[in-house]
Amino acid sequence: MSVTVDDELWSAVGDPTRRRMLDLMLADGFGTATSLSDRLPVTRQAVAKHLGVLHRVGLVHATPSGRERRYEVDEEQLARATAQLASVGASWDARLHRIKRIAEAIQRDREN
Amino acid sequence: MSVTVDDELWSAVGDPTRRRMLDLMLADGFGTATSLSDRLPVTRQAVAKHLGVLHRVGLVHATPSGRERRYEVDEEQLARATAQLASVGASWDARLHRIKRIAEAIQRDREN
DNA sequence: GTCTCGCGCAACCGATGGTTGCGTGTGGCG
DNA sequence: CGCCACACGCAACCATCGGTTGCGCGAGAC
Repeated sequence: MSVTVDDELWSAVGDPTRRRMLDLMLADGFGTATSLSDRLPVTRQAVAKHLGVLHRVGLVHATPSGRERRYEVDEEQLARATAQLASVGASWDARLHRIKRIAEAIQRDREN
Repeated sequence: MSVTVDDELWSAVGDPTRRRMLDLMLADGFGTATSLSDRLPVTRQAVAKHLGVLHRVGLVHATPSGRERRYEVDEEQLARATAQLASVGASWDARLHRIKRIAEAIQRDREN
């Protein structure tokens, strides 16, 4: 119970745009504000703000390279985030054993 | 990739207060706006709004009982939510195999 | 029959995700 | 060498959202 989740980390990962940014950075290895905004339906400035919060919670770290700032995912911190996701899911599973089977069925279902 | 996550469901579960409300309702079987607000650091109206969004995405359903409205968790819908959490975590894990080991270590670590 | 409890509606406030607009420095290149 | 363009940061502004206070109302308890 009480789940003891780091709300900051969770809410950082909670935003759909930030999740897609993390996806892109993981796929490409790194990302800049403009490169990410090219592949997202938001402006560079919006991406820059998101990079700011991701950086503040430590999910990414930046390295200036020439006139651009390259951001890449901090693997360990992301691992902590995924651990928290799993933890919350597990806590709910524990409460309702029935859920577990349904969740697994859905999981298997949407496995691509 | 592209994760195809239902952003509405995710963001419904993304709010810390709503997560605690789900916890409480799971623990007690049901909850009303006032009963939940008694055990949370927010007002009844805030809780009522949250119950509204949870109801809108189908995570809870309400049954009027006398002068109070009892809300209880829709197990199947919550199972879908947890499945999505697991799905996103899995997608990130898949990208960085290194993460998996670290995540498991943390998971084991905070197992209570 | 009245009083109280639980609820819904409305106005308001601060934070946040998003936008546009502008100024600036660095790098490529004629 | 000098200039242009690109990537960035800063600032103002807007809508939405989580939260609050304040109100009125209807159903239950006494």
